Amino acid sequence: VLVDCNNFYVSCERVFQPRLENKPTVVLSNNDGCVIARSAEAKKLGIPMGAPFFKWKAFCLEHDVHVFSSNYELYGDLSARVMESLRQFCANVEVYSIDESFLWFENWDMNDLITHLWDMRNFIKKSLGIPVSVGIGPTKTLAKIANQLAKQGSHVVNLNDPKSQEESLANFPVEKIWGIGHRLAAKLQAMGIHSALQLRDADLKRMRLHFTVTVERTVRELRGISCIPIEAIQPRKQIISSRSFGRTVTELTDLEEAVSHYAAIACEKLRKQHCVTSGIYVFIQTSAFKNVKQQYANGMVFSFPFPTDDTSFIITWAKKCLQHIYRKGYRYNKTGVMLMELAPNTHHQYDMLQPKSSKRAALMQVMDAINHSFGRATIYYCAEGVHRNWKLSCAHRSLCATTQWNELVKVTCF
DNA sequence: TCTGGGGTCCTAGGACCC
DNA sequence: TCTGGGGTCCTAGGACCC
Repeated sequence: VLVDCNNFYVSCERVFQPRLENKPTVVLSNNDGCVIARSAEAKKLGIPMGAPFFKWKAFCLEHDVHVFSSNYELYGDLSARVMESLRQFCANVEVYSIDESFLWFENWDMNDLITHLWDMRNFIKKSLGIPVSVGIGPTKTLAKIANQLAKQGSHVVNLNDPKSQEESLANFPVEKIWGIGHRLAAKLQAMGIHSALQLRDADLKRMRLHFTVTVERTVRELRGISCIPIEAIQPRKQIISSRSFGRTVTELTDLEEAVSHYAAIACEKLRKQHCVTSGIYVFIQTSAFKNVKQQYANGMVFSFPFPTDDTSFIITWAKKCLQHIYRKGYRYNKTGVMLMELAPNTHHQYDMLQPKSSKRAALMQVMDAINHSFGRATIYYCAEGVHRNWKLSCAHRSLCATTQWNELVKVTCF
């Protein structure tokens, strides 16, 4: 079973602002760049997914579209609550993204299961205010398709029955199948395969010859043969922290602050999943949308002599990488840091020449604990900058109503 | 003026080994 | 004249997902 929250970010904003119900509403990406979530009303107005906001600003004003900057603190917290609710209805839950989970049910009577899932859907709507759609199928790919059909209004769709399955797949375009992106879709269409049914019935050997094993798996999944198992949550294999700047940046000192800041964020995530890293990748780039002549993009990898999760150590090396790739005279719009080759911190490989420092580990623990109790960035490294005039813009951010004491919703009784 | 930020998996080809 | 056969590891790039 695939459970997916409807227009998740918009639904999150509506939880604490009921006046947005039935009103066209959109949520923007970081830096207020693109439209990344749209209410049904906004979709109806024709605002496309991923639309650059500056091109649609006037349109939104004209049509009274409510616009929000991303508030990931709120979305993350509500997501955790939705997932917790799902676990009350199913013992085997795989969280697949911030707004969807796969649920595994075995040996259920189908009518009982459908009743159970309706109860679950109603419970989440009533207790959290988030509407979800539910798709049922014998494989993940079919459950995904069922879920998309459920989004059209029926809320819960079952694709286990072979007869209804055939009809649904015949009307389901190949480019909307999970795992078929626009490039594969174009190739498949050129071969005369336009519907999910046609892909299901395509010759396996021919598919394997023209594509890779991933397409072969998708074909088998459409046939009801499970190839993608439900998995427990895996620790990340890499961690990236990067942002576009609120304005173009030219000076090395500003870039150093930003790189230090993103390194610190990445390290926090690293320690949260109890891992150490053996190398970093630092990159800078100018905007690809600007004058072609003045483009510059570069990155640099540095391998540590031993795995670490020490923020100050990693900041030091991130800055050295940056100094190496920085070129004066360019207008940079983005930088970022990637932590690679992650391993569990229990398998720490010590270095004979590197004195083992429990003091540093204790310092990291205290920093994380303080920031966890008193809010993000209560303490931080000076290297991250204080004024941060490079930081991203977010002009329409809503309140963190579930995670910040000073942003709680106020209720007034008349 | 203005266009996001994360992730994963697969394959071909190069470099190297015996 | 004439130069094998079997492996592994790593990386870049391409494809996909949300």
